[in-house]
Amino acid sequence: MTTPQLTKNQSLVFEVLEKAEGPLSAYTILDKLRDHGFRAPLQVYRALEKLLEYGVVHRLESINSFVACAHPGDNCHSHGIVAFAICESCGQVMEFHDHEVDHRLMGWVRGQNFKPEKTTIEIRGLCEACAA
Amino acid sequence: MTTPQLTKNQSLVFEVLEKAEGPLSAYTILDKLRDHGFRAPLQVYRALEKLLEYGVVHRLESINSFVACAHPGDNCHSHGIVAFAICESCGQVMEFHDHEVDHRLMGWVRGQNFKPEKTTIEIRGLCEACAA
DNA sequence: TTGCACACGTTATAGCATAACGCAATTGAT
DNA sequence: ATCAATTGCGTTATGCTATAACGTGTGCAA
Ligand SMILES: [Zn+2]
Ligand SMILES: [Zn+2]
Ligand SMILES: [Zn+2]
Ligand SMILES: [Zn+2]
Repeated sequence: MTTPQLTKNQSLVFEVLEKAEGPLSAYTILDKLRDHGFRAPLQVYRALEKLLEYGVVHRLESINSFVACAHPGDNCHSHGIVAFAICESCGQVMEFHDHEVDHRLMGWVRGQNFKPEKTTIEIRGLCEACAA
Repeated sequence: MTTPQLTKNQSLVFEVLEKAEGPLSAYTILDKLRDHGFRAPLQVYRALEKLLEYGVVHRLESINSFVACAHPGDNCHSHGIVAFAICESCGQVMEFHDHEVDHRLMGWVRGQNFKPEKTTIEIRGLCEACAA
């Protein structure tokens, strides 16, 4: 999937996520964009929907939040499954790919004739700084 | 973690999950237990909290639902990371463990000096029956 | 011109989860 | 036996997350 020109709202939401230190909830994004005319959650969710589709933003299911892709330029969709390490103390997120993990998981589901669409891997814990 | 005697509410919630075909949301559980005196979400959430702690129930982060552990007798906590394949059509859930996946993920985070606490692996897609 | 696709704005509603209070039963010292 | 601490429970209220439903405007192709 190639990323088309972003609309105004999509650009605003994406910029907020890019500048953020860590993942943000949709409502936090909304608050940060009220000065730019955002008034309702749907404005955020509709932009996020497209940004997710384009692969430039990821959704963190375990914390109901969104984060800009850590691999600008690349398209994460082409890297297989994306995994995240999420610090529960400071909120920092590390994003990585592991083809061996992909291979094992996809091998298992294929053995069950299960047809995978979307895979979530999220590791919550403490980052190096916060664990010290 | 050994599983202590369940309280009344914990037993009721667990029985509902055991009998269910697939994962249930907390509010669905609540509705199924209204005839047994349940009136408020907290009664469900408090029971779930313990059942999750005991490892007899799992939470599916990507669909905000809960499911009874598929390995009664075993304690899933001792099996390392648990992975789920969730059918988006019929709701059926398959639970499995893969030590190689655990090993790769834990290896990666240790390389970052990240201290993992809880890991989520959820594959959404279509089960064999629904994909046909 | 007409029809369609798409982004957008607004209001309302649905769905998920926890805070805060108080009460009762249990347990385990003292 | 008494006291304190813990745990479970019930209730009300609130907060957070997400979508439904309706209407508007714009650009473009048939
Ligand atoms: Zn990415
Ligand atoms: Zn941290
Ligand atoms: Zn299990
Ligand atoms: Zn199915």
